[in-house]
Formats: sequence, C-alpha cells, structure tokens
Amino acid sequence: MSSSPSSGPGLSPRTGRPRRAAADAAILEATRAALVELGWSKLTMGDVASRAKVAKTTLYRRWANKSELVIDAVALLFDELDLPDRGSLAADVEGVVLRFAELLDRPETKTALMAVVAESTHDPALQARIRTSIVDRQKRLVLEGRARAQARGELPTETDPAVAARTSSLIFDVIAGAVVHRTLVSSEPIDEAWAHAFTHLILNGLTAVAPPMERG
Amino acid sequence: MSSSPSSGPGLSPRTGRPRRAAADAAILEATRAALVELGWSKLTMGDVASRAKVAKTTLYRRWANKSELVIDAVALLFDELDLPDRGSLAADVEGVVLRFAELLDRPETKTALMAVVAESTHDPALQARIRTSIVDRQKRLVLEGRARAQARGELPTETDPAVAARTSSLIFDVIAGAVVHRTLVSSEPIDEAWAHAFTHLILNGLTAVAPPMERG
DNA sequence: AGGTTTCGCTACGGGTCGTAGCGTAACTGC
DNA sequence: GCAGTTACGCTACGACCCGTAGCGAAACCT
Repeated sequence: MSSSPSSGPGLSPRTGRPRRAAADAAILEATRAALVELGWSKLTMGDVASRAKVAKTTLYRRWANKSELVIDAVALLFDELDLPDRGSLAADVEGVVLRFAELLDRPETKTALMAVVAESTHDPALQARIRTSIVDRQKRLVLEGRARAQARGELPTETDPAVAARTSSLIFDVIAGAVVHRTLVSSEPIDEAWAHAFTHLILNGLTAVAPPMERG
Repeated sequence: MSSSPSSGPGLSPRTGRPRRAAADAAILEATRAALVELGWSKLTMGDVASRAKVAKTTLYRRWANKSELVIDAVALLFDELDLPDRGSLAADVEGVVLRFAELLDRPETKTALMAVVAESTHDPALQARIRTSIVDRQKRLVLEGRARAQARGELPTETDPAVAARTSSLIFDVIAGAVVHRTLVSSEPIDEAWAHAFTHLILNGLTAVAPPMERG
C-alpha cells in the first residue's frame, strides 16, 4: 500500500537515519497551500516538493500518490470541528451546520474533499482511507449531540445498539450531505437563516408548518 | 469561453462545412465509457478521441477542456430521472431517493459528478455550468413532488413565491445531499430500508419516535 | 568502526497536454 | 461552375509532469 507517515511508530525501523518529522508537517502545509492556489488538477508533486523545500524523491518515499497525500493534508482540518453545548438540540444542530459550512468554505477543504472523493470511486483503498480518516472521525459529533439530547430528554433513549448506529449514520449523512451539497454542488452560501430553516426541517419534519425564516 | 455544442443553432455560421452532428454523440458516449474504465484522473483526451473515432483536434475544437466535456457527457444521465406518482408524499420521496441512488451507483455518474465539482471550486464558469446543466434541471423533481403533495393536502400551500423557492432549494439539497454523501463519501449502499428511514426522518422530524426500520 | 536508512540532487523514459500546420472535404452564395 | 468559408483528419511539436533509478553524503544505531 503506501508508506504514509500515519503508519505507527511501532513499525518504524529502529536502525538507520530517522525521518525528519518536520518534513511531514512542511509537506502537508505545502500541499494545502498548493491546493488553494492551483486546485486539484494543476497541483503537481514537484511543486509541492519545492514549496516544502524537500526533494521530490523524499515526497514519494512517504506517500504513494497525489490522492493519499491530499487526504492526509486535509484530514487534520476536519478535526478542528467541535460541538459546544448550546443548551438545546436545535441550537446544537444549528451550530454544527454553521461550523461545518465555515470549514467547507475554505478553498483547500472544498477542493481537496471533492477531488479525493472523485478519485476514490475507482480506488477501494482510497475509499477506506476516507472513511477512517474523515467519516468515522466526524461521526463523533453526531454521537455527542445525540447523547446530549437524550440526557436533556429531547430524544428517546435508544436500546438496540444496532438501530442506534444506523440512526446516527443516517443523521450524519443528512447533515453533512446537505451542507456539502448546498455549498459545493448548488454553489449557494450557508447563512444563519438557512441553518435555521434546515434545523427546523430536521427536527420537526416536512409536514410541519413553514419554518420561521426571516423574510428577505 | 468554450465552443461547446450547446451553443444554439442560431449562433452557428451559415457558411462553410457544417459540423458532423453524430460526432458529438460519439464523443460524449466515448467519454462516458472512458470514465467507467479509467476514472477521472487517467482519462485522457487522446483516448476519448480514438474511442470516438475522431481526431484529437476535432475534440478540442468543440470543448475547451476535460471538465466541460465531462459535464456535457454526464448531464444527460440526470435527465433520466422522473417522478412517477406513487400516491403519497412519503412514497414519492422514497421513490426518488431510490432512483437517484440507482443513478449515482453507475460508475460514470459518480466519478464524473465529483470530479467536475472538485474542478469547479476553482472555476466559476464551471460552477455556473453545473448549476444550469444539472442542479436547476433536477429541481423540477422537487417542484413536481411538492405541487403534487399540496394537491393531495399533505403539505400547506405556499403563498409567498420567494419562501417557496427557498424551501424547494432546501429540500433539494437535503435529499440530493444525503444520497450523494452516503453513496460517495460514506461509501455505504442505499437500500429500501435506508430510503424508508430517511423518508420518515424528512417527513416527521428527528424528534419523532424511532423510524419503523426492519431489524437486521 | 560498520551497518542501515534517509536525504538532496540529477537524470531519464514514458506519457499527456494543447497547438500549429497542412491538405482535403463539405457546404454556401455569387 | 467557382471562390470563399469552415470542419475534418493527420502529423508533428515543445512544454510539462510522472514516477523511478542512481549517486554521494548525512544521521542514527549497536
């Protein structure tokens, strides 16, 4: 597979010259910068190497190809997301939608995420890497908000763990999917009014009366 | 911009040798085939040209670059979607989710859609083309289903057209986004159980009791 | 020391891009 | 018919990028 730096330190050889750890950070930073300026298709390995002040061969010793490099460069950004307790389920949902939208608004995030997903449609290994590096890591937000809402009595407590897992996945895909789709496919901005309307829809359903969205 | 064939016939010159119309269809078909076999990054213009039995220069005379070619090649596929009346809003939503998931399951669709979206993050012209060629065309499904549900009395009739437009866009992003995200990002299949649970969520909201999903 | 691995550098074959130039084909208006 | 215009297929080209190989030097271990 790849010689990514994410391979644990236990696997690293105990002999020989150690890899310069700072180079990893420099390369990933350079990759993000190059993505912003050039986009996916015009990003070249040679350019990343020179930005990071590293030989191109060093780059290939650590990552097998462009896709895996970009995944690692972007995965970190998603870890910035947190879910502060805003007192109610509705406020929590609204908050995470806005934070996620903000994250997706950064050019390196949007470009990298879609490009990697596109490549993954023909590369099962890449799919797996996306799931472990991004999807599974972010599901924690849903689990957290769900547990919090259950503690508040806003949501029924789930007994069957299998059902709970399916429901969490469903909610995750609905929230993340809506934000991604509006931002990247429909190319329309996400403001507080949209977040509010979306939250109303998710919590109360389509059959409820029209959401209290500000006119404008 | 581009010399796409979508430029109306009124703009075509009335003199000189006319373009061979069949070549367009052959090129688009070849593009889809190449996408399936090679994926986005390994698809080359030369390969498409030879598949379509057309000179590479002819290809460049009609499309400016790979992205615009791929958009035109894929936009047609989305027109296949329709929305048969299944008797209720819930059944309609469930139906369109399954049909859309089916469409996204085809390798040429998923590969092309994501790749083009990724490129569009650095190309406003491409964004506009995606909106007109795909997004706006598919919103008709939402409008259709909504009108049908209102006729049945399942949804309140909207008076303010601006509010109605915003609501339709919201619903579109939620439905399409959830399907796209689960299929392409989470890499999990969409079956009838998921469609059922999703529909329940959209119609009744998160605060309702757990959806009647078959155990398994 | 000796062994091992990384690093920077250079160089290379193979492939793709997008364009230019040519002769020819098709169609229009005089 | 004939000149004018545009599309077509073909070849060739410079520019660029990919991913790898080989080298000497550096950094760490026992």
